[in-house]
Amino acid sequence: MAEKAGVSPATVSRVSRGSTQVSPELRDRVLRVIEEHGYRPSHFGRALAEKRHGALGLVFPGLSGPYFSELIQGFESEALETGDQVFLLASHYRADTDAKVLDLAARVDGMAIHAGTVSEAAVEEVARQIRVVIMAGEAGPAQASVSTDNSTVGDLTRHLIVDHGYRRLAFVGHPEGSPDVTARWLAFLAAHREAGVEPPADPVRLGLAQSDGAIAARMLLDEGRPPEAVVCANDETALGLTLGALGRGLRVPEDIAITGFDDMPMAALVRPGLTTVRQPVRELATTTARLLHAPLTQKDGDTVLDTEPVLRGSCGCPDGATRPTARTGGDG
Amino acid sequence: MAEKAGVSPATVSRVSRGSTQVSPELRDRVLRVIEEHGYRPSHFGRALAEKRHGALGLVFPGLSGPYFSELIQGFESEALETGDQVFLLASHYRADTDAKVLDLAARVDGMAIHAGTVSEAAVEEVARQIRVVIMAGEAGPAQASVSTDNSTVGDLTRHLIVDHGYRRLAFVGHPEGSPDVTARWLAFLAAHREAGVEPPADPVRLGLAQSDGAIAARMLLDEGRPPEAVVCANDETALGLTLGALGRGLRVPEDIAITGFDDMPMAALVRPGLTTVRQPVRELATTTARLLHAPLTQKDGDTVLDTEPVLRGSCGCPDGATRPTARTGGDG
DNA sequence: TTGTAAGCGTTATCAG
DNA sequence: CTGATAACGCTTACAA
Repeated sequence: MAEKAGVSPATVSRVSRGSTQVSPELRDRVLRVIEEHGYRPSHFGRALAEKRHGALGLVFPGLSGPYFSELIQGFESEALETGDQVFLLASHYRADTDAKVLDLAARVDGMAIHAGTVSEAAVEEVARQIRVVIMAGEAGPAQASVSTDNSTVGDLTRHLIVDHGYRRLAFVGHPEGSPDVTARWLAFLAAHREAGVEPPADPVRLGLAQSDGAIAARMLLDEGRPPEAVVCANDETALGLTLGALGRGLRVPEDIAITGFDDMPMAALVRPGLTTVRQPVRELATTTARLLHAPLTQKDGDTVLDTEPVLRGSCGCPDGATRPTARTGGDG
Repeated sequence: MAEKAGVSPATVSRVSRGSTQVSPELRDRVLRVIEEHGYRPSHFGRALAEKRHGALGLVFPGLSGPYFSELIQGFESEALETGDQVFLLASHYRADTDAKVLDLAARVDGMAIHAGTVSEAAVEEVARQIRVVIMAGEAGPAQASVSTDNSTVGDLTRHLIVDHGYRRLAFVGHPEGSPDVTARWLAFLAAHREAGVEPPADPVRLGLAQSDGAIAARMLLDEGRPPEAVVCANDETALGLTLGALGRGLRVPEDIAITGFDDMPMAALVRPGLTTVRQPVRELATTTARLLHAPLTQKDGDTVLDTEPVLRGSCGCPDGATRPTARTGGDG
C-alpha cells in the first residue's frame, strides 16, 4: 500500500515507528507519502507480528456515578503513561458478560476485572490467557488484586453507637452483591457486637444506585418506627436516602442520621455534609493498571489500600471533619 | 497450533466457525481438541484475513449517571443482536481524546460518537476510515446522526410561566458544553420571548453532574433574591439543586420550583416528584447501533426522536402527570 | 469432505 | 542504510 512510495514495507515500518535507522531523505519521502495517503498502520497487522495488542481491558458492572467514573479515569491515565489503549466493558449484570469478557480477552494484553462482575470460571479462563487483576475484591489463587479497607465502616458504626448514642441502626446495601458490601456489612455487625448493641436482623438489601437510596427511604421512613441512624453501603444510596428523608419533612441528623462510603464530591457539598469513609479510588485504579503493565510475578498478592472516616454533619457531628472515637480494644 | 489435532488449519477454521462442510467425525475430533487445549481463535488473525474487526466503538464524555448508563446498555444490546463487540471510550473531556479516538478507529468497524466529545477534525478523520454516527448532535456533511427533540424544554418553560405564573426563572447548564444544552437554553429563551417575560441575562454555567446542581444551589440560594423557578439542563443537576434547597430548609415547589430533563428513575422516586422531559435514551442508542451496522447510505441524515414533558410535583403541579398548556401559536 | 496454498499488513532477521 | 524474506494466525479459493 504505502510502498507506492517506492520503498520496501520494512522501510515504511521503520519510519512509521520512528526508528533512527533510516536516512533523512528517505524518511522525508516516506513521511510525505504517508501524509498524503492518510496512512495509518493496521492494528491487526502489527498485533499479529508483535504478538501484543497494546491494549488493556477494564471490566466493571455499571456506570452509576462518581465511583466508576473516577476508577476509569485513574486507570486510563495510568495506562496512558505506558502507552496502552483501554477498552471498557460494562457488564450491567447481564448473563452474557462471561462471553464478552472472553472475547475481550482475545483483544487485550491484560485485564482488570471489578469484583462481582464476572463468574469465577470466566476469571480463571481469562487468567489462563492473559494477565488479570481483580479490583475491589480478593484474587483467586492465580491472580493479583487491589482493594480498599472496608473495616472503617466498623469505626463509623462504633462512632454512631458510642459517640452519638444511637441504638437502632439500619444498614442499606446488598452484602451478597459484591465483596465490598459484604465486608461493610460484616464490619457493621462486628461493631454492634463489640458495643453490645443488638444489630438489625437483616440489611435493607438494595443496590448501589441513588434510586436505591430513594427506595430505602420509602421502606424505612413510610412505616412504623424508622431507625435512628442508617449506615449506607455507599454515598449514592446515602444521598438518595437523604433526599427521601428531607422530601418527607424529616431533619438530618436530628430525626435520622445517615452515613455513606466513598466521599464523593457531593458528600461535602450537601447540607448537612455527609459523614462517610474516604477511599482512594484513583489509587485503586492506578495501582491496578500498573500491576497489569508488567508481567505479574508469581503472586503479586492482595494489595489493600487505607481508608479513613470523614465526619460531617449527617451523623450528628458539627459540620467539620474530626476523628471518631478510637477503638478501645475491649470486648464491650 | 490446533493442527496438533492432525488436521489442516482450514478444517479447524471451518469447525470453529460452524461451517457445515465438515464430516461429523472430524468435527467431533477437532472440537474435542479445541476443548482440551482451551483454544480460541486469534482475533488479529481473523481480523487480518476478514478485513473486519467485528466490533463497534462508542465514544462518550463521561459516566455521570443514568443517562450514559442507559445509552451504553441500549447500544450494547443492539450490537449484541448483530454479533458485534462494543468498545467504550470515555473522553473525560481530556485533550488526548482525539488521539485515542483515532487509535480506536483502527480497531473497530464503526463508531458512535456522542456530541461534544471529540474535535470536528477528528470526527472527519475517523469518518474517512470507518462508519460514524453522531449521537445527540448534528452530523457533519458526511455522517449520520441521531438526537432527541430538545424543544420540549420550551413547553416546560411556558408551563412554568403561563400555568404557574412564575416570572423570575433561572437556567442551570452550560450551553457551550454540548448541542443538547445549547438547544435547551435556546428553547428556554424562546419561551420567554414568546410569553413576553424577561429571561435571565445568563444561564448558570455549570456541568451536568449532580454536584453541579449542588453548586448551583449555593450560587442561587445563598444570596439576595433566589429565582422562583429553575429549569435545569438535566435531572441530575435538578436533583442536586433539590437536595441543596431542601437541605437549606426551603420547600419545593412552594419556595422554589425545579425542573429537569431525562426522566431518570430518581425523578419519579423523589418527593416531590421531579417535573422533567422524557427522552428515549435507549432508542437513541439502539437506532445509532443499527445505523452503524450496515454501511451508511450516502446520507442517512439526522434522525430526531420525540420527547415529552412529564409534570410532577416539583413545578407546582399536583404530583401526578398531566400535560402542560399547549402552544398557542401566537407571538405573545 | 478435506488439504494446499495464497494472502491479509506488519515486524524482525538477515543479507547486501 | 535498505531490501528481501520469513513469520504471525486466520480465511478462502482452488485442488484433490
